[in-house]
Amino acid sequence: MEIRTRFAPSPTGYLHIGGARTALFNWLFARHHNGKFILRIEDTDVARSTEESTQAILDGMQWLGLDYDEGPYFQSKRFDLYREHAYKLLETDKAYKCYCTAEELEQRRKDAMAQGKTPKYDGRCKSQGAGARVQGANDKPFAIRFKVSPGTTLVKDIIKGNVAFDNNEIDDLIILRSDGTPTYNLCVVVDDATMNITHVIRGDDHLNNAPKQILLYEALGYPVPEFAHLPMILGSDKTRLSKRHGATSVMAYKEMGYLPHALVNYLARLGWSHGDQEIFTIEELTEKFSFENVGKSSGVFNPEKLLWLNHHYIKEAKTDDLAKLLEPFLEVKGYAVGTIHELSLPNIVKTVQERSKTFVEMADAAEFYFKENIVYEEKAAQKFLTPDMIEIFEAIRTRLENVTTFSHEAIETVFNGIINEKGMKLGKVAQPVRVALTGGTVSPGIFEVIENFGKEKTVEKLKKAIAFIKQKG
RNA sequence: GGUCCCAUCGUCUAGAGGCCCAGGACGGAGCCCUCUCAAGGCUUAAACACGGGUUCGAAUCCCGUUGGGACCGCCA
Repeated sequence: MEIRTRFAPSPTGYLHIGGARTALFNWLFARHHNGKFILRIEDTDVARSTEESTQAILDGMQWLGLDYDEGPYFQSKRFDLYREHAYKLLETDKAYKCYCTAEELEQRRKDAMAQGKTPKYDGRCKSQGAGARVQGANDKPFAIRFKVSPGTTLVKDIIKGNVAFDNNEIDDLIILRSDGTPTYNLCVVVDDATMNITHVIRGDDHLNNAPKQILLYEALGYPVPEFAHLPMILGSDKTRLSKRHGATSVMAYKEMGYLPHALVNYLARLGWSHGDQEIFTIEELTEKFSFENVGKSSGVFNPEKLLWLNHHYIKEAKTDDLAKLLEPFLEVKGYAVGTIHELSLPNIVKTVQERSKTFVEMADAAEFYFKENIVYEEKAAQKFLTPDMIEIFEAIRTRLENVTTFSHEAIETVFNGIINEKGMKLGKVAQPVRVALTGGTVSPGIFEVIENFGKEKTVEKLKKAIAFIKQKG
């Protein structure tokens, strides 16, 4: 039988970390089994669903590389189907009309809470006999409630094992609102059944919904799918991950300069493991993924480890690829790609990639290459741009000007010549030059910096530094 | 409050009764390398929540306690 999984977000916000991991696990499971992965937008709550959210979710999935084989399906376009199912349950006496208003229900819930009792629907509309009021063509507004019969319902969960629920604990749930729109539990069941979903993989915050849904499958005469309830992702304070724990939007990570694969790798390893392995390609992930190795306990989202992974993948990446990805981050800083043509971006990337954990950091680290007029950091200038350096800078400048092939080796030779003659340590020369060329005391290796700038720019910046020293004092 | 889930270093985890005075990774500390910052190398601190069983033997099985989480909507 073909494995079919689905990711079913509600479009009431962007794709967040938790949703992304649920999507990823669904995707991995489907890909591992050569099955199908389906995307379904659960927008039955017309009031809260937005098109922007749908688009944001689509963007997030695309960025992560979670491609789907079917969909996106929209529940809002399938209302007739849900209604048919609701009425079918009504006709077969597995559901009943409820004339209680939302206000009444709310009041009763409050009263129950006030008395310290568990809020629960009292079933009054069930007992008053459907027959009496079902007929009338001009019925008062009513919702349709599903009749939960006594007994126990067993959820056979791939991750959690067998979980038994006493049906007494389950309310007669509303499946069709008084305005005729269907509710979540009905829609999920109808969709998963009609879309032939074989494995329902979702967060374990849905575990409590599983028995209700199983009862619905049974009442509707549909086969019950397999369930796999994933443990939650928590914030650092071990509560449900939310905005106060930092960025939770997948696309925010794109903007912060993360590689999608770093996020995918991180998310996969949060809750799933394969021995001691930390680094996985997509191929390895799909090949090795299995629920056998998905843990039962919730996990804390650890931004530091994600950052480490991102750094890892940046270090491993090809400079050409990184250069392309870096461009937008340079543009944000005001360096239009067109204006930085004289320098080779891949060569620049090569010098900053191992010291950049994100593209934002990389853009910062590379910024000095593009600044027309560098401003020396005050402390750095004071310490390193001193009168005794004028002679050194002059020597470097003239010798550099005479170099025929402006290579790393040639530059190094120039420096070695000077420090040998003067009996200086390289550090004594390199730091002042670094300040002269980059404005600060932190940069890639000085020879690479000079090589990237090229003869002309290097000479120009040295001259500027000399002038600065002279003018200063 | 009720129902349900969960419990190994700060964090993610390995561990399917003896291989474990518990291994890896992130983060931390220290050292080495070094033109700065990184990167890299080496070293190091750090955990089986607690209490009872079962067993020759328990991180691993059972029960309880404690702690954490989720859900209890005409939201999804």
